[in-house]
Amino acid sequence: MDNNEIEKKLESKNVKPTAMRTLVYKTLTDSGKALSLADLEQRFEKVERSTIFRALKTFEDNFIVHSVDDGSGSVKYAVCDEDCTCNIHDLHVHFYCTRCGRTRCMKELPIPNIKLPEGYTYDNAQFIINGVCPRCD
Amino acid sequence: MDNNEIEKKLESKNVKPTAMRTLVYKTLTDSGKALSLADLEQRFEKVERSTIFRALKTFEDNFIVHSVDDGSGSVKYAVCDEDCTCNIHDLHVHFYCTRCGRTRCMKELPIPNIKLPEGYTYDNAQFIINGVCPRCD
DNA sequence: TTAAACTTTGCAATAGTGTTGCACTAACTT
DNA sequence: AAGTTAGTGCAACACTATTGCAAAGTTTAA
Ligand SMILES: [Mn+2]
Ligand SMILES: [Mn+2]
Ligand SMILES: [Zn+2]
Ligand SMILES: [Zn+2]
Repeated sequence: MDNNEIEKKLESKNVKPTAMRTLVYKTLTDSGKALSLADLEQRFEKVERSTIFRALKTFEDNFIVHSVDDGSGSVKYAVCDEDCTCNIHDLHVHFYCTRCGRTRCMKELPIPNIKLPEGYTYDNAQFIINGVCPRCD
Repeated sequence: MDNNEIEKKLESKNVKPTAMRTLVYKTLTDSGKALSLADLEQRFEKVERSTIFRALKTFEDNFIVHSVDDGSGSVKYAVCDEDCTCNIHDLHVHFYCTRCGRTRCMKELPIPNIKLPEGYTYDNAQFIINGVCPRCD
């Protein structure tokens, strides 16, 4: 994805496309998997952890990325679909490969609708499947 | 649950029922919800974090408790059912209340069976629902 | 065009969780 | 009773996440 497209994208979500943000977004979208703060930090030596952290938070607040707690000990971030508002209808299963540590959005697998007992409300959900991915098998 | 029962329980799972372990187990089972290491630590001032930690690991290794990563930042632990071997058939949904922070096993809601794309294996899963519990509503 | 106002970034510090090595003590074995 | 094994407490450490503050950059409005 080229920088121009990315800038448009961020602007369309009311986020000013600074150099850092563009870089973070580009890295996330190009990687094709979910990345942690530490993953991102490694990929560009020079940039401060806190800057990346704040870029991610800004993205998350504006439905540009969503976070996944895959149980690996660090939260990962993945780009949202175009029209995502991070609500129940946008939720999907995430797959965590216990061999390579890759976490992938399974956008083709929406989180199944569960009927909760009386009295519980349902705001959000995480459904993480652990196993071995095709690459590692 | 009285200490005698707990000791029987632990022995039946090949874990020597020390004073600390019995205490940890009792606290977990009496609380009726999932507790974190920090939660447990608080409940008994005197006992070392690492001792509780190791008790929990031992329990987990022996299918006495299972852990839940509810996204709150600390892993929680809950007692397993009698015949649990912590495999796919024992997996159930967990509910995390965003108001009170309580995490509850929903043993009545098994994790739905998902058909993964070709090439993925399925070893384990976590399905966490976030919302508001009846107490807090 | 320049000064004021606001936003973003870098740095340093901090809190919290999880984890381990090591020495001491308790329990079990012979 | 002496030797061996298992459990506990303490201290240290690694790592993630998060924040205050000051410097740098950008935008706005005189
Ligand atoms: Mn995703
Ligand atoms: Mn449970
Ligand atoms: Zn893999
Ligand atoms: Zn609640």
